[in-house]
Amino acid sequence: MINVLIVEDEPSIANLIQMSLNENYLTKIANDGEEALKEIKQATFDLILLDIMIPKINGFELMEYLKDEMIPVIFITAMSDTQNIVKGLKLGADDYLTKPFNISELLARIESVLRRYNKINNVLTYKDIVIYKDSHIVKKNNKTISLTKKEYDLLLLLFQNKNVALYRDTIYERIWGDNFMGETRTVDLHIQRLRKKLNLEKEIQTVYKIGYRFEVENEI
Amino acid sequence: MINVLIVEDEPSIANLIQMSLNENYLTKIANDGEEALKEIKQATFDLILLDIMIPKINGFELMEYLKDEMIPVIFITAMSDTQNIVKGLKLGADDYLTKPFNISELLARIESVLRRYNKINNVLTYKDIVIYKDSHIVKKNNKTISLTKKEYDLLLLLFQNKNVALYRDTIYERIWGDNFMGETRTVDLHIQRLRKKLNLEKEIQTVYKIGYRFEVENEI
DNA sequence: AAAATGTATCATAAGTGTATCATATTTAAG
DNA sequence: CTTAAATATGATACACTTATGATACATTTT
Repeated sequence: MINVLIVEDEPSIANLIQMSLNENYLTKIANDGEEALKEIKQATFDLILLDIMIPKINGFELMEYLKDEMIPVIFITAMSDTQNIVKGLKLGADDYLTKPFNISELLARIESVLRRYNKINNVLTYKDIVIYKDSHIVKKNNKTISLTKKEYDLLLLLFQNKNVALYRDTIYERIWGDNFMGETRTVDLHIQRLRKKLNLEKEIQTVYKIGYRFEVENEI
Repeated sequence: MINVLIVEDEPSIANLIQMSLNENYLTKIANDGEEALKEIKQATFDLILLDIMIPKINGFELMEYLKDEMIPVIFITAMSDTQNIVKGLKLGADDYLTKPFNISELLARIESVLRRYNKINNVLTYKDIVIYKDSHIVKKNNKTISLTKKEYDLLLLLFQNKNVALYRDTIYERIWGDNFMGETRTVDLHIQRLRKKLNLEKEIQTVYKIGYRFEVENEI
């Protein structure tokens, strides 16, 4: 899931933003700069929505810190405050919003920034299995499962093609790069290993004489 | 954390300043010029608050020394002493305060100078390891660890990409600049050296056939 | 000369694929 | 409609290959 930290001292605005984001993101609110700093040190956020005018540590100071953390920032400032906009962007913010803003604009900006940072679809999920793409980590029931590179690639391919019957040739080509697979049983073997490691005996179905399909309920 | 050295012979003023700064900075008091010199040689300070009129080695003499150390200085002098103000600024001080001054003014000046020097949060941390970016110093358990340039760069890259699996190629490109790494084992070797020097055997994980990942708990 | 960096070598570990046999599915003959 | 042959896939073991760690040493830089 994508984590968004909302740094905003005005509760009504903070809540409004939070409600708007809750459907698609995990959110956390920080009421001032100090709280924000604490949150950032504790957890990793994928994006920070930062009001500039906040108590204790102001938004700009916070951004100085965030530069090193490599966390994308969208900052929020008053409409006419051109100076602050320039300053914010120079400090490394990725985008900005001027108050008052509407929700759809906010959502659009967020999507755009996340896409720029490759954060979208960084995480793939099925039931209790989670793939963290940039970490190359797979967890099942919150426990890391050690997969080899080929296994990982294969799992990713399956997750990205839910309910699609994949030909052995296709799989081989996509993962082994080679565009022709002779009589090897390599693909089968790796499928077996995956099924075993992740308890996907039911989900990874064999399509006789064709290949395999990662079958997922309620998703066709 | 940001280290501030307070050089002031009058205990009441020194303590007042210290108390005002304690919330946001790490502070140390030196009662005269000699003590100050000793402190500066022992530890790295991000800023020095320097009273001009101090015993043993006076403030101006100290500043001559500090010029080479590249440590920002705010000096403190009597209200009307225009001559000294000019002299101090010429000697390379970054700002000055005239006695008596109020605390909020002091804080503002400090912030401003630190910002000018990019000192605000040029510090990256993981557990007991601290990277001071602009001084290129790494400390573990408050003891300076001597790292070579490549090692330092590599550590920084890892710290800036927590939990991300970094391809050897990427690492090589980002640190050696070359955009193609042949069959060298350079990256591996430096990783090993880092692991050893900083006891990061667990944290710096090898991602088989990919590269390495700096894995940090509670953060995915 | 000393420090930093990179290459070479060997040892070990991890990943991958082949071979083999067992079981399941399809096909086609009776 | 049965059933045997043909073929496909699952399971297991193991051999082979490749990647990485460790160490020593050569080269380059300071």
